[in-house]
Order: sequence, then structure tokens, then C-alpha cells
Amino acid sequence: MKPLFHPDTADIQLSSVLYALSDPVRLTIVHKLRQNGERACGDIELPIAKSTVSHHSRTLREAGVIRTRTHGTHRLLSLREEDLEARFPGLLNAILASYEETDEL
Amino acid sequence: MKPLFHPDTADIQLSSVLYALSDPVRLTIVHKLRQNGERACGDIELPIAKSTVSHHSRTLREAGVIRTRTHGTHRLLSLREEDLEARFPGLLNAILASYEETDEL
DNA sequence: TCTATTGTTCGATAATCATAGAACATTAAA
DNA sequence: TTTAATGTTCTATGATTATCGAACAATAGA
Repeated sequence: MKPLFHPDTADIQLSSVLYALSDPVRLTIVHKLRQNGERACGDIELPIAKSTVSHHSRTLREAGVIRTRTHGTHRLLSLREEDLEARFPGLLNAILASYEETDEL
Repeated sequence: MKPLFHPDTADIQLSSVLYALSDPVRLTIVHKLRQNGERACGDIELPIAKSTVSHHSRTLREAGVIRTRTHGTHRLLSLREEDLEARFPGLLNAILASYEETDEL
């Protein structure tokens, strides 16, 4: 099993985080993860191909926004809330609060 | 003089704002505008061609992040702080605070 | 051991983007 | 009316991206 790359908290780049969250699909993923907690890829209902979901998960993971762990044949995704809060206090909250106020849901 | 498009406050999209701010050059522009107030394009020192600055200014303007007005041969750029605060409370502050804590300066 | 499930990776494609230089438009100044 | 200054727009280019389907890998279960 190939180990998945996750940046250290200190190495998380602001521009990468903002870029990762600038895509509506990825924003939706992050929103659902915060709402429901850790979830398998397939449990996040999205109207796109699974290979595309995988691509977006990777973008979020490599930016440091989510963590991915393996459990059986599943990949469980979770938000790196504490890490993001430590690195960029208030940022994730402001973004998700904005998302929830919006008609982009 | 061609009127420049600026989205209405209500039409500002979160994903567009995040995308606009996900580029280090554009983040720098926005940071300097908040620090120094309204500025002409040329007064913002950047190691890129002026046509590129113009491109980035347009991206920020069309996303609703900055306002551009004409004054003589100059184009004066300013942050749409109140509009952004009204649309996405706390967002700009969280992003710029994160930027200032970072070594991306 | 076979089969089904879950998700990643590969290959391809169409679209978008950051960048720069050249040409152009507008205005101020000489 | 020239000339200089300030930016925008046009054109081109190389890079990145979002998307999909097909092939692959890993694991659980029968």
C-alpha cells in the first residue's frame, strides 16, 4: 500500500489552500466532511465520475486540507481542522461560513 | 472610456473570490492595497510585465475583490472591503491575516 | 481461490491560465 | 501639436486543469 503524501502543518501554503477551496466540487466535499465527519469517498454524493472525485481528493490532500487514511478497500477522508486552525487561525471557519451563507450549495 | 465591469455585491461568488486570491501575485496586490489604500497599478511594485499586472487586476476586479477607477492616465485600484464584508463576513480578514502570518510575503 | 467492491492511476481531451511583447488608447505635459 | 506616461488589449505560448473511461491494485467476502 503506497503511503499517501500529506504536507506537514507548517508546510501548508495559503495559496494552495485557497486554490483547493476555489473549486465548487471541492468546496462541497469539504463542507460535507465538516458536517458529517470522516467519510469514504463513495459516501460523498457527487454527480461526477469516481476518477474525478479521486482527483479532487488528491488536490485537497496535497494542499493539506484533508487527511486520507485507508480502511479496507475504503479511503476515509477527514478535514484537517486542527492543523488548519493552527496554521491559519479562523480561515477555514470563515470560508465554510461563507459557503453556507451562499446559494452555491 | 470603456466602463469597467464590476459585479454587484450580491453577485460576488465565493469560489471566484477564493480563486482570485489563490495566486501569490494577486494576494500580494490585495495585501498592499489594504496596507496602503488606493493605489495606481504602477505603484504596486511587482517583478512582472505590466500586461501581466493588468491581467491580474482584471481577475481581481471581475471576481469582485477590487474596484478600479480612472484618474487621468492612471487606473486606481482599491479593495472592496465593505462589499466583501457584507457578502462574506470575516472572510477577507481571515485570508489577509493568514497571509501576513506567512512567509509568502 | 474466485468475485465483487472501492478507489487510484493512466491516457486523452478540451478548456483555462499566467506570462510576455507589441500595438493601441487615453491623458498629461511640454 | 508633439511627446511622454500609464494601462489595456491582442496574439502567442507553455503549463496546468477538470473531466472521463479504461485499466489496475488492494481488500473483503463467498
